[in-house]
Amino acid sequence: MGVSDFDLEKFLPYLLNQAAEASSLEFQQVYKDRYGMLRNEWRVLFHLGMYGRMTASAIGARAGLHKTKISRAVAKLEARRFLTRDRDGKDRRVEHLTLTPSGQAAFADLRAVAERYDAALLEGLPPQDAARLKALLHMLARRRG
Amino acid sequence: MGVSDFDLEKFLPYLLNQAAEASSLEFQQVYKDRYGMLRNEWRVLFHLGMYGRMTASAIGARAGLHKTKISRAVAKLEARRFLTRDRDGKDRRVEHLTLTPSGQAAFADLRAVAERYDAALLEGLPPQDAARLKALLHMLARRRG
DNA sequence: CTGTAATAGTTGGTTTTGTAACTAACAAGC
DNA sequence: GCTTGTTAGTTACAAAACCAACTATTACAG
Repeated sequence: MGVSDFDLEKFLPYLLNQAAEASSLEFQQVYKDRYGMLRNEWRVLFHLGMYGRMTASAIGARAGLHKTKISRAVAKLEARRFLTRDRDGKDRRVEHLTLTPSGQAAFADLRAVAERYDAALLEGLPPQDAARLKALLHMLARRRG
Repeated sequence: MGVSDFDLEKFLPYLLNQAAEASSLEFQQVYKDRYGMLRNEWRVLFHLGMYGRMTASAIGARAGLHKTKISRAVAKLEARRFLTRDRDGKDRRVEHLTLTPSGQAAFADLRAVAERYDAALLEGLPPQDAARLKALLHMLARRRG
């Protein structure tokens, strides 16, 4: 074909950005309004709530977050008494992070909201399609290069 | 089920963000390195290249960008002589934006890259699946409330 | 040991973004 | 024609992101 029918709206990175932004908005409002959290704080909270005691680097590796983001998110969560740190005995550079009871409560609350929200986003979509969509997104997310 | 198998990696907004970030990275590098552009500048450039002479608000409405973002992107693109503005004769609040020849050249270059990049991202995926994916993302992007 | 490199995490300074207030121009009611 | 409201676009200030340099600790080579 001589003329391309390429359009920004068909460009995958653009579509992904638009979809990500739109679908994050509402949920973002919840953790922001209810707990004054930022996205990275919510992510750190989630990881600790989900997988228990972890180090900052472990969270970073799993979530694909840079260590400065983790560092600042942890500081905020600590100030809000949602987590505590303790130094590793063997390697004193490392600190282990654990949610406090109120951190766990916040996590439980937000996770429930997230779960319902996720279902609402996919409402009306056949379960197979939803699974396929998530698998494709997972593939795109893992891609490097 | 008593225990939920909910996981951050299955949470649609998270997945979308990860996929969007991963898939934007490489292309972002191109317009950044080659033309020193930011994402919003690329978007404005794209709209003008694709649809010709437009006003800032028209771009904002189509791209879902806030007017301050447009304003700043336009200022940058103008400074780089990628576009020119001219006031509307009838309504002197409005300004029409047009790409200069070098703006058009940058657009042509970047569009070609984007097109190839998009194809590479979807490589190996049956065309039907790719179309379905894009349609779903479009739906999620349009969703409000 | 000692010097060099690597890793965990923090901090500082610059960009970018977000939000809200602002100017300028038009529109409509009276 | 004035007042009030609306729209186009800009600007100012605060919040957040980004990147690079930093401290402290461990690892490892000679």
